[in-house]
Amino acid sequence: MAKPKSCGKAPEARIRARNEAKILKAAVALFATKGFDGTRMGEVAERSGLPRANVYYYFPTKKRMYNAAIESVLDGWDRAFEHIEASREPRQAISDYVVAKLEYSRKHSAESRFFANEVLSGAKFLRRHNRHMQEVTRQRSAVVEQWIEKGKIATVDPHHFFIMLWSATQFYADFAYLASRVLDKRKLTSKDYEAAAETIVKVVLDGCSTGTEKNPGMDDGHLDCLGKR
Amino acid sequence: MAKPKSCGKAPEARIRARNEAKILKAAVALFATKGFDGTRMGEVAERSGLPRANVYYYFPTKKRMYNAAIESVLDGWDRAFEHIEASREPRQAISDYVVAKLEYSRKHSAESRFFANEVLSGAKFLRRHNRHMQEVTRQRSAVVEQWIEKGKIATVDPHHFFIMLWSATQFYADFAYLASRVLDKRKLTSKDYEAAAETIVKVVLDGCSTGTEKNPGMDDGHLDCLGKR
DNA sequence: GTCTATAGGAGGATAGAC
DNA sequence: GTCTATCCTCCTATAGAC
Repeated sequence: MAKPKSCGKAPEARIRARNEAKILKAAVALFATKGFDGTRMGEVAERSGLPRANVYYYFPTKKRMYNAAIESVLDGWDRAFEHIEASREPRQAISDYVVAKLEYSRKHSAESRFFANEVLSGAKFLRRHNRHMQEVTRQRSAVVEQWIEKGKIATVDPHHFFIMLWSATQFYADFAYLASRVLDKRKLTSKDYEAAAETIVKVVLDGCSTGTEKNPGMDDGHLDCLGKR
Repeated sequence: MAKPKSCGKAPEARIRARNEAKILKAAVALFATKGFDGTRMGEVAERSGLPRANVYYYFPTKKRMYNAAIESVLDGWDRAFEHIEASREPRQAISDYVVAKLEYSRKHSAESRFFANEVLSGAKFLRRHNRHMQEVTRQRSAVVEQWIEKGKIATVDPHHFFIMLWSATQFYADFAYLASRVLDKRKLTSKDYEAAAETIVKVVLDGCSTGTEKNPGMDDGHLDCLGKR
């Protein structure tokens, strides 16, 4: 998001970087709601404020544009998983993960939905990153497995447990319309996201507790970082 | 699914019903992966085995076809919620719901993904059924509220709790590709769906238990109905 | 009800002036 | 780097014969 200021590069490079960013931002938003086939290059041009031919100058084909968009999103994606580390206490790590992912869903809703649409559409472009995806998810569920072995959380299937965390948080970005129907509001507020985090964390933590460490109210307070902006 | 056999209607009506069903089935599958704008009437025709002009005979415009597809899916959709009834014991009702919804995700993957794509794309067509959606979700979370009041389950936000159930089960249809990456399999088997149901039910039930009724192993056995086909 | 032919218009992509 | 003009394919939708 932070613009790359003049950093010793030639001025043309700055223009290029700025325009490419504009285009990719528009592209992500459109691909998110209309998918690859449904998105028109003309729409991308209009939304990014650049003439059509100029868009083609930076991205010669729609496929290249889509791939560039995928890669620009994948980076931020990985970061959302970083909270799951074996060295941390599971309760805190899981709770932080939920909060961070909900925050991502909210602030980067377009990226989230773009990713969802790509997977829903068969993940034809994402397949290129197969190895990468597998590595990331494998590492994280390995962490959950370690927690179970050490008796820090109850015995649950780490993969499906992980999927529960992922899907619950993802929901608020992908199915924002449904969420607003369920909550009977026109638009979700920070309060709603806090309540979501609280409920998910409570249910999941109690649901995987070993019974020896009932939490003494740590579910409150540390969720406040949500919605402070 | 069951073909409407000769039921006193004129033979033309039977042809119509059969062809419309063929078309809608193809349409749902295509709309699910490519969305409204991304789907071509020609593709629908090809996939349904009928000539293009014939498709236009039954559905004069793409919009009408899309609306018909939405409505054909909504019926089966409502049924998936029926397990949540106040009169039933929460543990059994919730567990049945998870199993039923996972089964639906598996057997009616295209319908599930079509619905998801429509919501992800902004729910422009679904908005027509706003009132209906609201009524269904309101009723179901009211049931959860009653359980809480009666002290049958712990105090959780019923809406977000409901969303957790919904999103976890929905994941296996919408993000089948991701699920197979996480589980490191090329295709999910009935075993995987059973494990998913078991994990979701365990985590959610323990996560919303009041502490006075730890379950005596009822999580096993009754999940067997999954994958028997 | 079924099918051929085609109008009419978008959309992806390119050539080449500035 | 920027922009105009344009090619050509493919798509929605319709007219009308069978």
